[in-house]
Amino acid sequence: MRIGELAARAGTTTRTLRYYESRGLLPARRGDNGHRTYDESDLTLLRQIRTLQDFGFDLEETRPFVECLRAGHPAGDTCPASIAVYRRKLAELDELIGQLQAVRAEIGVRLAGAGGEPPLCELGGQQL
Amino acid sequence: MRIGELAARAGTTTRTLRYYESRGLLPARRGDNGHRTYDESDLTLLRQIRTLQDFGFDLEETRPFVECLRAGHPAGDTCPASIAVYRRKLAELDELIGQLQAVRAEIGVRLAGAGGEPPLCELGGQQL
DNA sequence: GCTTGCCTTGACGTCGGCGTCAAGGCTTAC
DNA sequence: GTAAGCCTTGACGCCGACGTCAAGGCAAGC
Repeated sequence: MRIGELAARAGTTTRTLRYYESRGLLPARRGDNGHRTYDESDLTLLRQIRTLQDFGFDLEETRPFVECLRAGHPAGDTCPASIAVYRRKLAELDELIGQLQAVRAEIGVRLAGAGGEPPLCELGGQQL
Repeated sequence: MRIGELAARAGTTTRTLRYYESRGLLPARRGDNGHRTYDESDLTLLRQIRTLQDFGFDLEETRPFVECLRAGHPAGDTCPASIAVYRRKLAELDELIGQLQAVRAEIGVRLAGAGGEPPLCELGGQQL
C-alpha cells in the first residue's frame, strides 16, 4: 500500500502522513523506487492516532499509544504510559471544563445585567 | 501618559499596546516627539479588552465592546453588537463544553476498560 | 512518444497574539 | 559630555499541525 491509498483509507492526506513520519510517529518502509510502503498494521496505528487527535490529544500524546500497539498489544491504551496519558488528559479536561463553565456563568451574569433578555428563565439557571 | 506607563498600569506590555494599535483597536494620539500619548479613558478601554481576553474572546470579538465605550456608554457591554457577541460566545461555550464533556466521558470509559483503577467509584459517575 | 497520475524532497504560508532583537532618537540626571 | 532610560519603526521568531506550491522522477496506458 502506498501513501495515497493509506491516506484515503484513513480519511486523511499524504501531507499528514509525511508529517507524522517526520515526527518519528509513523515511519514507513521504502520500495525500490523510493516510494513509501505501508501495510494493514500501519492503518491500525494511523487510526489510533486520528482517534486520539479527534479527542484533542496533541501528537506527542499519541506516541505512547502508537508504541503500545507497535509492541504487539491488541489495543494501544493497555500500556502504563498510555494510561498515564489518559489520566493526565482527564485532569486537564476537568480543569478546562471547570474554567469554561466559570466563564460561561460570568458571561451569563453580564448578559443579564446588560439588558439582554434572559434565555429561558431569570432564576439564575445557567448550568441547565 | 506614555505607552510604558499605560502598559504597567494595565499589567501588560508595550508590545501588546502597539499590537492593539496596529489592529486598529486602541489608536493613540502622538506628542510632539512622536511618542504615543494616552489618557485615563484609554486605560478603561484597555481594561475592557484584557478582561474579555481573559474570558477567551479573541481580539476581534472585543472590538464592539471597545467601540461601545468609545461611543460614550458607561459600560462596553450595553450596546447591541456587544450583546450579540455575548450571545454568540455563550452558544460557543455551551457547544465546546458539551464536546469536552463527551470526550471526558469517552476517555473515562476507555480508561476503565484499559485496566486503570476507577478514580472514586465504578458506578459511572463521570460528571461529578 | 506522450500524457496522466502517482510519487519524491524542500521550502514557504497559515493562524493569533504577541516576544524579542536591531538600530536609532530624545530627554533627563549627573 | 555622556550614560540611563524612555521612546520609535521594522522585522523576524514562536507554537502546532499541517496546506500549498515548486521542480522533478517513475510507471502505465494510449
